[in-house]
Amino acid sequence: MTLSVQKRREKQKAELRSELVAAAHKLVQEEGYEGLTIRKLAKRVGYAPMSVYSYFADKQDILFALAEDAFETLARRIEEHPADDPVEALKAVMTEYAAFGLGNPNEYRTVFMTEKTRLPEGRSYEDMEEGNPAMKVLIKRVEACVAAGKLKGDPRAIATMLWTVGHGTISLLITFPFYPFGDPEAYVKRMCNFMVASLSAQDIPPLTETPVDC
Amino acid sequence: MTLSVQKRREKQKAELRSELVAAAHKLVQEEGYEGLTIRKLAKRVGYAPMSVYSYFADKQDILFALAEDAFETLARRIEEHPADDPVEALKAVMTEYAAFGLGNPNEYRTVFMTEKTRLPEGRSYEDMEEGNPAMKVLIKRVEACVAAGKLKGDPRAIATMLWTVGHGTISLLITFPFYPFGDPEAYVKRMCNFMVASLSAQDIPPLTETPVDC
DNA sequence: TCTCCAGTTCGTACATGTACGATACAACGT
DNA sequence: ACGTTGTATCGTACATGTACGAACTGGAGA
Repeated sequence: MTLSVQKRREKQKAELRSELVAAAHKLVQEEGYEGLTIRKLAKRVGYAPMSVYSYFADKQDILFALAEDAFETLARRIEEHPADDPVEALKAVMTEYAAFGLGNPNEYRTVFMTEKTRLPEGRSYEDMEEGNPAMKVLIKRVEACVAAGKLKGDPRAIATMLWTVGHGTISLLITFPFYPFGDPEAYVKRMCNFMVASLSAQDIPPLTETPVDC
Repeated sequence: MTLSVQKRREKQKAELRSELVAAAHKLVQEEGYEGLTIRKLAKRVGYAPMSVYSYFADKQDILFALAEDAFETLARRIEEHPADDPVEALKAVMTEYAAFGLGNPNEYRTVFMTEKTRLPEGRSYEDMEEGNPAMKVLIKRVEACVAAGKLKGDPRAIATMLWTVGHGTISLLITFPFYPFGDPEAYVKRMCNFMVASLSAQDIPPLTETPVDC
């Protein structure tokens, strides 16, 4: 029965942690992203400020938890998206992803633009794909395109390249809203179309293989 | 003679500002990026902490000043780069840029990955190209490629797309060093080659024109 | 039952960015 | 000469993240 006690402990801890995340979420909704402070959060749940640190390593950790929630919602939204043609399904990933990033710049930033990148306990990238469900969907849809003969090459490499461009696009649109990209959505579409068209014209080698020239 | 007095004032102020930047630079070199604090910086130049705020709006402003210095060095390095073939010259911009970003992740982050994007006084993107000299070189070399018939379309649009991909590449490599991109330089080369090859296969419309499909 | 221990809670303290307002001083108009 | 005004400097104070260690608590072994 020692294990069951352990488990109960863990469950209680997990519950309090989610309570904290929920409170943080509400706080952000009410007072904005920078309105979230440890002291306010602690007061919300009736704890002392330092007690929060029993559940999160630091403030960034809380922001990451919030962002992860948001990214899971994104993944769900992507998967719900109608996907008749595999190429359209792939493009839908990128446009949904972009819409999410532009609509949730704070969450996007905490995941992709901070120095403290948190890979939760495990050190491998496997964990990152686990923590970033959108990436899994992306790879799956790339594989569908490869299977349908619309794309050719290593699916992970293709997905990574798409991710790179998608991230570059979103990230610049977020950071330099005044730069004359034209309509943000149009620019996203442009990059999306450009990438799919260009990728379909080549056989993309896996990431481990170095292209020699340049 | 009122003007000359004004000017002397301004010059003195500018001098003190650069002295602060220099001190900040030394501080960062000696104690690392997070070792730079307002109090330490003030002590270095023999001022009270709050006096720093007569020369910089806030701490970010100091970091931006440091980063701008670094980016000017980058632009100089790029322009010094041998450039016989226009396409090679263009690729050199991207690889130098990437090398800079990977070698100076902190400076890169303060310019491209923070929320407080500072456009110094003017509100137009013209100022941004002024402040980011690397972009000017990029556009110039794209124009050379277009003139040589190696690329086709609107130079600014092509440059912006290259910038987008370059930024995405660097930014992901900085944020997720553990992700299996393979060798960072190889991945940079891959994206660089891919983009130049793909762009040369199309006629790129200006940014204001929306592609219809997707 | 008593002791001990691991883990949770939290009081205190410190470094930091920076808002606010006081002070001092230089240039100017009268 | 004298008040006025703008500006550079800075003392103080506050909010914030968080390090440190004390106090508590609930269960395990003696």
